[in-house]
Amino acid sequence: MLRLSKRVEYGLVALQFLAKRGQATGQSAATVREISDECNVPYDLLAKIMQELKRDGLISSFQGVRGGYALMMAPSQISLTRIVNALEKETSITECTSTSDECCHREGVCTIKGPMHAFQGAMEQLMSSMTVAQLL
Amino acid sequence: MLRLSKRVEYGLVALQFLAKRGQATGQSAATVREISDECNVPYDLLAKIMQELKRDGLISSFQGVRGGYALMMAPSQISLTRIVNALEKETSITECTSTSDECCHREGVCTIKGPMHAFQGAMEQLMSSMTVAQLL
DNA sequence: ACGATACAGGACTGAAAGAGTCCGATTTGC
DNA sequence: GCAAATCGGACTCTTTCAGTCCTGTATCGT
Repeated sequence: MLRLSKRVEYGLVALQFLAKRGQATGQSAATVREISDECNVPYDLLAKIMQELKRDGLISSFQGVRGGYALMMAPSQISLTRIVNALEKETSITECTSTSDECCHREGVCTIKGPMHAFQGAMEQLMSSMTVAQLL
Repeated sequence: MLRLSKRVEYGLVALQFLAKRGQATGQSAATVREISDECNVPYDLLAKIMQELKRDGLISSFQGVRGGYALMMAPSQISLTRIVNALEKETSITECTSTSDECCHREGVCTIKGPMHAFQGAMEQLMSSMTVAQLL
């Protein structure tokens, strides 16, 4: 459907929330519960997303009471490409442009592979130009 | 998954096929069977796709024996946006940017709607710049 | 020490979309 | 009339996605 997954959408909302808090207080830390409540996003799902963002190094976590998550970098440094890569396994626009798969089933006959690679590059460039800073 | 559907992929392949034939012979007409066989694309599915492309005015059809499909415009005039619009119901990158839906469930609280609209516009511009002519 | 709070992470369900198939109807050239 | 082709509905199967549930682990405050 050519749509961003809810995971990415919620990830954007959460990162925006952290960035806003950082703007206001200098400290961007917040708990999943806070973000979930204020942004109206399902708690359990968001918890998973935050874990993945942490694994990718976009945010850091603090365990225990008074714990939470905080940004690891400036909002202007967090691109949409980065978020998508953190939250989605497959990021290629077609099977043909995937690095893991063996192109499409039209192997050797795939006549759109080249142009699709070019398009994929343009898409990635576009997504790289969009950052969390633009959500503030 | 942010991936073009197979429908769009096959549509591109088919339009490319017609365009190539037009380049070679001056006449771009071809049957579904021809395209299906030569491009290694499932016949029944492609048949549906061609019907939709016709409904959208991208190609014309000729019924009966010696029938088939032919391009209705120059390959350089057929953009990816046009193809996607013809073959997919929903084209918005998020729920928030959809015209039909009532934004997302975070109504009134959706903090990313504005920026997402801007991004959607950039995406559409990118897709408009890619045409069938670039597949030749 | 203990309990409340918060992250860590696996397993599971239900709904929706996608890809592909099958079947029948209609049109038309030879 | 027959064969080849577009039309078009209905259907199945698989995969992905969103969301939930449950258990474990860390840590702060009292």
